[in-house]
Amino acid sequence: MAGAAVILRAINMVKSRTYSTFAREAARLLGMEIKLARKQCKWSEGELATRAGISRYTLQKIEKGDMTCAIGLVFEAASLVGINLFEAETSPLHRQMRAADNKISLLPKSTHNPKKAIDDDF
Amino acid sequence: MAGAAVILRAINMVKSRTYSTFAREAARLLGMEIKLARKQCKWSEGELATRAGISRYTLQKIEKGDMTCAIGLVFEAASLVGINLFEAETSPLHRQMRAADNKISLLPKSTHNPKKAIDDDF
DNA sequence: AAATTATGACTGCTTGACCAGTCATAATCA
DNA sequence: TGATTATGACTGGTCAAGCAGTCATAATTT
Repeated sequence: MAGAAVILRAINMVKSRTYSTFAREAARLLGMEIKLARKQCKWSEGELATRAGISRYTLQKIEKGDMTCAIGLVFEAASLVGINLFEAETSPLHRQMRAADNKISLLPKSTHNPKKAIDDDF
Repeated sequence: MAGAAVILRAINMVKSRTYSTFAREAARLLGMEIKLARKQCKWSEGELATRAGISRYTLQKIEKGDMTCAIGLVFEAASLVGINLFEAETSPLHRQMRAADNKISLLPKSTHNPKKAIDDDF
């Protein structure tokens, strides 16, 4: 029943998940970037959607920065239009990863062991 | 019926979505980074999950790099442990965004205009 | 001008994501 | 040592993500 959902939403009776502005901004930025890169590829929404194996509807949500989209679909679309998120050496995430890798052996294996040094796996 | 799904999956009768290795790697890296940053915060899975307003089960999927997780939940968890994805000035995505914002008005509104000059930035 | 294409917005249906909860095991603390 | 805590893995139920499809409008092409 979509009708009930519409009514409930209209009178704010549904618990809508809250997100930090940071997370929301990140998704929005990523969506905008995908849309822009797609246009530079001179692909229509339908074309990129087909290549990504998703529906046009879902791609529209992705480009809008909708928080409910599956991360796999978002990253797949981003990858198809040539956006490199984390693979570049200059990517902050990658840098953090490498830096963290060096430090991880110094961290306690569990969260409530302040002193013992254990090499974490991964 | 989980049983039928198990059988179907066992004989490869279900269409499982395919992802590019790039997209998969990106999700896996992000998950690892979240897990690592969480440990640095000395938070248990349950603690971060509660803060993010998600279940422990979902957080486990996120940290594994599961492609089906909602991007909003992933970004929220990342934000809580202090991972800055795109906000940093040094982030490639952010740089591209700003450059793109300036030129978006110069781009053809639709994709099927072959001759109009498109400044390839980036 | 008309014809084609792209985009935005929506709708019902099906499938699976997410949740709450459990259990076993491992790790850490007292 | 035993008690506590963290993690990994799973399960049934619920509800919404994603899909296919439609329509109107805008943009582009001819």
